[in-house]
Amino acid sequence: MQKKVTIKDIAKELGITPSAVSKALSNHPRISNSTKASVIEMASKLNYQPNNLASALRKGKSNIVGVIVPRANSNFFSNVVERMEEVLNKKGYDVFITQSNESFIKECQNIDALLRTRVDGIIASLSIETKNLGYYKKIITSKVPLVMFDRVEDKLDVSYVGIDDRQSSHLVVEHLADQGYKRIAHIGGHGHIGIYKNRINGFIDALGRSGLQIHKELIVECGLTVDDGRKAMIELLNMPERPDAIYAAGDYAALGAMQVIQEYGIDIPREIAVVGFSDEPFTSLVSPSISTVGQHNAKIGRLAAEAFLRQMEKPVKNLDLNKTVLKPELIVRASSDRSAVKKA
Amino acid sequence: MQKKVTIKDIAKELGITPSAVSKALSNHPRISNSTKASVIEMASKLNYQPNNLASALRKGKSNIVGVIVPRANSNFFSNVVERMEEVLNKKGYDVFITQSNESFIKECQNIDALLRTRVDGIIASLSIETKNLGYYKKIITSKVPLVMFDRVEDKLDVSYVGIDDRQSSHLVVEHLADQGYKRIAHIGGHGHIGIYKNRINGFIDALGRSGLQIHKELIVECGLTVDDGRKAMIELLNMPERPDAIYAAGDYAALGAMQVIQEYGIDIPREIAVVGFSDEPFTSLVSPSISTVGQHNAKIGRLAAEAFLRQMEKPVKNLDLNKTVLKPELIVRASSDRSAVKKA
DNA sequence: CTGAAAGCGCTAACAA
DNA sequence: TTGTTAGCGCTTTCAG
Repeated sequence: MQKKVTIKDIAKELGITPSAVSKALSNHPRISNSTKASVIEMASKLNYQPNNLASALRKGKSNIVGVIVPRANSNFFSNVVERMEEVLNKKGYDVFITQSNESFIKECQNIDALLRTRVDGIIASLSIETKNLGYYKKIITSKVPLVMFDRVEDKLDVSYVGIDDRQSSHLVVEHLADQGYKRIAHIGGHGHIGIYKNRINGFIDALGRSGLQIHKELIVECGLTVDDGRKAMIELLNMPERPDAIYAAGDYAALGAMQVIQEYGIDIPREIAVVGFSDEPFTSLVSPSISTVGQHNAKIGRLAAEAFLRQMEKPVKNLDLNKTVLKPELIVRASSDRSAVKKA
Repeated sequence: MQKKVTIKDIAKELGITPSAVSKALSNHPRISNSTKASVIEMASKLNYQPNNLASALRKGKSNIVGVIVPRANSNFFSNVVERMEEVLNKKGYDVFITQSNESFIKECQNIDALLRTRVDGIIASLSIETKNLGYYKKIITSKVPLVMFDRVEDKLDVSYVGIDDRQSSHLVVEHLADQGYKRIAHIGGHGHIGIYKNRINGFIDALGRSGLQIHKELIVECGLTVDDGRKAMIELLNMPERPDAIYAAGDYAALGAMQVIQEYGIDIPREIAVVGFSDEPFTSLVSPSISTVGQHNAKIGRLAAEAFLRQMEKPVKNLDLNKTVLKPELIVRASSDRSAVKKA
């Protein structure tokens, strides 16, 4: 750390007062261009770094937005955050990312850290483990603007940006039914997270709509890792009557399922189809390529950032906490495309 | 934001002074247990959130460590950061991540943001674009502890943690030579980044050691994305004499190369072997699984965090900026294992 | 064991 | 156009 240059130093050096320097640096209109110039010059000469802590403390505004993601290591979250940064940087905000690693405790720690640091807002997506929303209520109580994206709990009264998960399931099931699959299984996420519940419910709806039978035993909830997908798939294959299509609520789980199917010597997509969720890059790279649901990553990032900005501008009173729900996009690839097989 | 509870409020409520509250909260020894208890109780009752800005300003210490990664969306970086957090959280530091998205400008902005926020230290890995190290020099000038990991520039005089990249190349080439491959190509990263230069040089050494011929035209530098890998591979396959093994300095590039090879109907590993770098999860999941070089992700994270902590403890004078270089680990999988093929 | 007072670096009234 | 002053919330001597 050592001795830092402050506006005092540069004021002394120039024979003016700190406040003049402050104004010059923030380009205050009522300060002469000549002093502005000399201040700026001296600042860079002394290698001056403004102290955000002090200015944030004084102004009651840090210009930092905290983002909480379950795992930074995911294409979806990384894309979302990238776009948030783009939007927020333009408005003078710095973005600091924290990851919960899907751990409830870590998530709480992250929230506390961000709150302590007096970030101007928090944009978050729930960890898998999170059932207790006390910490999010704490954010709201602290009057810190909060925007959730992707994973959320219905009970939480906040701005939200995500995709229509029920409709995602509809798209997937319709597609599979069109291809002639009849016994569709769902490897889903834990139902206490809203998006996974919606995917499950949408799945059940959609089966009905498509005139397919609903077999509760073909719905497996898990953590959606590769390994979870494998385990679920083994379970499904060992049933008296095995499914002919798998709809997984995550691409990693879909991949795990696919591996197991291939290990059993079962042909994809002729005998069993596989559809994943999120459009992780590897889905187009593995063999066969995996059909999946796209989530408009960049758009979610932009909208979440804009939702935060809107809350900042609003007078402190009733802010409209609007939920934005985007249309999902089904990306059909080889793993569920029987028509391509027939041609071949 | 709104009115926040401060230690003043809780002091008033309890009929004591702010300083007593401050001491109670920081568990100062010379304060009675009874007041400590009542302070803590009142604090949680009023939903008190300590103001890090104020305390950091006063103490000259923010207890925040800033991490700069090229892309959060990478298994390697995500694992490294996870372990850093583990180590640093235990010591009372919060970790804030910023990503440069491989952009030089973004990286500079990140550094400024972290410096403004008066983080207690910065742990960083260079973006691909970064050639001008002025901003890192600025960190050093500001006396903020700096630790680099993985990607670094030799000229930078800082603590460093990474693996021995030359040796990685040795391991790979030896392995390929053992398997009888003779015409080995290298799809490398840009040579201005130290680690990629070392991999290239190590590759050239190793060819010599193994008594193989060095063909400069078989060394292609690129950005190491899937697409870069594809392009490089197409180039290599269109040469009059094509290589019989590919050593890529990144797993994504290796995957791209593998796709092209398969599209040309060439058998892996019988006709061409492929080896990647980083042990990204998909390498074990695609078919054939890809041999790769493991980098001890967690260990790098831990060591980098510890290097930072050491710098914090040191008296301000000459700190020993030690470079830690770990032994890489070759992970042999199907894509380069001819012996397995013979057995089959 | 607790209180009083000063100050971290900066900004924002209000004066001049 | 610039200077004066007070204070953001907290910690930290130094007194009591």
